[in-house]
Amino acid sequence: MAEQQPVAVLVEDERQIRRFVRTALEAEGWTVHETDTLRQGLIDAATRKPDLIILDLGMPDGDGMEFLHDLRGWSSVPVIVLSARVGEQDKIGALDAGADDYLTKPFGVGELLARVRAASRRRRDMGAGMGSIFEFGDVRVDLSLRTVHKGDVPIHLTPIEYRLLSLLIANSGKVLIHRQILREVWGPSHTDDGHYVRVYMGHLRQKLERDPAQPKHILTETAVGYRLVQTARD
Amino acid sequence: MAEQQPVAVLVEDERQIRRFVRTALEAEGWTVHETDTLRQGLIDAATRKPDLIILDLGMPDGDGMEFLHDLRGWSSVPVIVLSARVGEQDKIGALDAGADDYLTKPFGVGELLARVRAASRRRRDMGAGMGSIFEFGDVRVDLSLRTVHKGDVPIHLTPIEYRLLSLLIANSGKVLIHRQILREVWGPSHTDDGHYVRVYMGHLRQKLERDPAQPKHILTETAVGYRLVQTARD
DNA sequence: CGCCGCCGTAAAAAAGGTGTAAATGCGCGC
DNA sequence: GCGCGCATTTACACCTTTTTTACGGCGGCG
Repeated sequence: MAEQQPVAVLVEDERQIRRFVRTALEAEGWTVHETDTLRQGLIDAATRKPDLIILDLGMPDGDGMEFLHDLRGWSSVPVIVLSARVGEQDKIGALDAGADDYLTKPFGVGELLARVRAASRRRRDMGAGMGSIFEFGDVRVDLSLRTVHKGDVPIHLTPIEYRLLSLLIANSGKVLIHRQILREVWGPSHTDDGHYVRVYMGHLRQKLERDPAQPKHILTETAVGYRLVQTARD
Repeated sequence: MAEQQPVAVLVEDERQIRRFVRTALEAEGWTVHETDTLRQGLIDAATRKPDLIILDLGMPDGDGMEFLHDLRGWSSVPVIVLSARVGEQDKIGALDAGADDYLTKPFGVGELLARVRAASRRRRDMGAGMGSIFEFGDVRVDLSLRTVHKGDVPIHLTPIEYRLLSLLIANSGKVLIHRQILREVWGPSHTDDGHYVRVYMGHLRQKLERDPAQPKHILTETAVGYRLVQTARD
């Protein structure tokens, strides 16, 4: 699943600062749209559906405060204000006009990015994407939730059973040698206790195979090891 | 909806600054709870249901950064950090630990209040109608009001019980390892006191499960940890 | 066939993790 | 100071998981 790149609109007239901010944001995975006029900034804010706006208050073509007031009429996107003015009244004005944060120039990249992260952290609330899911037969394994379903009944696996299954999945299709399995699941000190593997493979088949006596996915390679195959082929 | 007086928790050890901030906030209609230790601050954050936390990073009884990390495990209340440290690394650290804003001393009342207004405006924007309600079985948890109902009888949870429940909700469906639970709820120093978890899981089950002896939602994964599942499934 | 290595299943014993209640101690409000 | 709620700690019965043991089947090979 592709992670969507977040979008920022950068309203700033000084070319140097534009470059500076753009580079920093892009390094953190943002897509940046630059503008050097407030007028165009409002248009971008409306059309680009940004996740963040960075606004220089001291634009030559108008009043940044008015921009904020305008914007807040129809959008609640986070806005971080940059400004050369250090006066308290300027900060109060901008924040009350709807800015989320106020940075005075000069500022460091690190702080800017930290404030950007703080602002966008608040924004993204849910949307916790699904983790990686592995399937074979009618069995579904969600590796991030650590759940196993057969059809739609949840299957409970003990820690060792689950580790063994994870190992099989990680090497899906490939043969796993007895010794390798023992080392990965039980640790390097038990590489000779060959019984364990047979017992636990039995458990997994019992719980996951349609007919545990005729396994279609958890196959044994006699005298070699075991193999998990995703597509039943019989 | 009746306009309620908003509540702030102020964690600050210097008496002078406490007075200063309290006066300013009260003039704007806030109810302020003061604390001069981080420990008590966390308790207040859990019990007072504040709309805002103002935190001095330089508290004598511990690490403010740890406070933030702790808090963020179970609460998304806005936090404004006050600090005498002007270094960029300090700001970055605090913001990334979950702070919403960072003010360096000395600061003006006006700016503080403007940043307070900005922070709580954001909260209103998002909190309105947002799904801060989590349900499982016949239990409803309102994370913004910090209330829990079973059916329609209100359930009282102690601070630790609530934090534990919040943690489960934040990781709904996923397994929480014992260590992780202990670190998030009791702090990094108690990662070995495994009893706590069992006792408090018991409390939650007692209060929330239909049959505490046969839990359907607060499940234990033996030798691994615990898991909250929303959809009861035998 | 009879032996033997390898495998699958079942069920015991051993180890270790869990649920619950109840005692203890601490801080806070009255 | 007293009572109360909460966090902490302890103790013990119970349950799950792991390990161990036992037994029977399958197939190759002399």
